[in-house]
Amino acid sequence: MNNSKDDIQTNELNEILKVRREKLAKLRESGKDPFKITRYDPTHYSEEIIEYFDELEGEEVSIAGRIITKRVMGKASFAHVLDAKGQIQIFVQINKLGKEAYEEFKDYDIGDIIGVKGEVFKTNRGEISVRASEIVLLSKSLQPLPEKWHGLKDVDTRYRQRHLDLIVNPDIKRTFILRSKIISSMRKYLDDKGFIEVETPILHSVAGGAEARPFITHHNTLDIDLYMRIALELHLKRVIIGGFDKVYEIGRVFRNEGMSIKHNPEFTMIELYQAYADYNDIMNLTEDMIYTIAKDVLGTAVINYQGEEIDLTPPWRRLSMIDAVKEYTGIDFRSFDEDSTAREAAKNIGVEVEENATWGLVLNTIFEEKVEEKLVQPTFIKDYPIEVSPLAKRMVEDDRLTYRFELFITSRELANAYSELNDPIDQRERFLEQAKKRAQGDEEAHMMDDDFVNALEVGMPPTGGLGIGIDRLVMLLTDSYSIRDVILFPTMRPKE
RNA sequence: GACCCAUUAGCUCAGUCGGUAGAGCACUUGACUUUUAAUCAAGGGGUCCGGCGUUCGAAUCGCCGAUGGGUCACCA
Repeated sequence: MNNSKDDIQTNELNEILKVRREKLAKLRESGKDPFKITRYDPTHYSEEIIEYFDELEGEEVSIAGRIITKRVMGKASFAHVLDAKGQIQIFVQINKLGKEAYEEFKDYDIGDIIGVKGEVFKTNRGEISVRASEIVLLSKSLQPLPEKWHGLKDVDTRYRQRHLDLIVNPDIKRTFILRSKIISSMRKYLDDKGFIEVETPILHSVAGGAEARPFITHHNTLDIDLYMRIALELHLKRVIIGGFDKVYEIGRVFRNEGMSIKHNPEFTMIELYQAYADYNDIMNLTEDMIYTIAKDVLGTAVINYQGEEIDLTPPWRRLSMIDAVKEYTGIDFRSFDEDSTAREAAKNIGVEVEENATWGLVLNTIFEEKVEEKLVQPTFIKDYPIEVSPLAKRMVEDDRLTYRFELFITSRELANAYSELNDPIDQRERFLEQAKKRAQGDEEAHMMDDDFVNALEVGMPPTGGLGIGIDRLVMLLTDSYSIRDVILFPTMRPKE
């Protein structure tokens, strides 16, 4: 139909693209349009043929995959075919395949998808191969693949055209296979413990559950702006109020903030809530779950992250924020309770804080600047100041602090959890406090959420909650340097 | 958002002091029936990221911009 248009385009293409389009046109003319084929029946994956060679030697098999190398030597040829599980060599001979089919094969390109039927054997050089008796072209590749030897290195192309990355860089594929296994192992762990997986809205009229700037979108029929969720928290607690006592959700959240090797604007979190449990129970669950996943997926709890050995075997160190600051800076926040004294202490060790920073804010700032980077092995830091924890329950022992912990591994925050604040009057006051900060220009301060406070008034049992950044967990367990290496299609600015 | 670095053939990369653009792989043609980054012979292929400027002359020097990466800031 669009012949004239195709011709114009063809003229502008470079030689490689032109040649492949001409080959496709030739195939179509001779009634062998590969794009008309709808299915193929492979009997084996490459991996199985290699693993079970002893049983399969001499047997006829069929495989399907992409041609990734090709060596034509007159009347015989070798090629490697890449399928989902690996690659295997095929041996193609003119007298086995017939002259016509052999000539067609010689025209196939690296990148084409073929189905190959043939007998399993080992070459003189000892490589397990399939001797082709029949080859079907299942799809024509119109673009050249990146080079086989050096692969695809350009990170821009790797992220924008991840399909190419997956084809030519096998290690990347492994990361995404592990990612899938990690998430399914997590689901299994929680399901076995009686948790129910639920789904809550992504479009929120109030973006709550975290301190972050949201993305804003618009619903046409309702004619209202909506926020993309920044956390799962508030709806999940409403599910707990509704009477489910163990729930979790694994899902995408969106934060309109900076990007880095640790941050992508959309990322995946798991949050779970367990009624009648406190943050100590959640610590136990967290270390047991991550340990179990590591053993399940990697077969070991001692892992290597960027050259550093990390031991995930429980129990993990548990340290209050006050004790952590004392250990790494010598400052004992228990010995004073004046805001001014705290600010003075910060100044003495070169940590800058706001003029009116409170005792708790100073404690948190010193922790972030002086302690976090030291927490390489798994460490729970607990008892966070109330100012930075608007949804956590106040400690009975010290009302400046909350029953909250964060998990640090390789100096990175991996999880955040607390005994959930279930006092609706306190919650409303804290939201009002946050609203005040918001009015003063703090775009990350929490919004007032009347629906949530109203639900709390109905009565929420004492509950422990946990959030884990799945991408960061995957980074840790796959030894990935950047979050972009564990997200198939990281957010990129469009080209041009 | 600030600073630093990168961008040359489809891919991976050279390119000296500013003097008409190079290699390997990939591609095309030919030879070759057990290759292993197959080999041999011949050939084609460029918006040197874009624009402006300096210069007799710019891939190379300067300025502006684009995209990416890194560091910092903010956050998980």
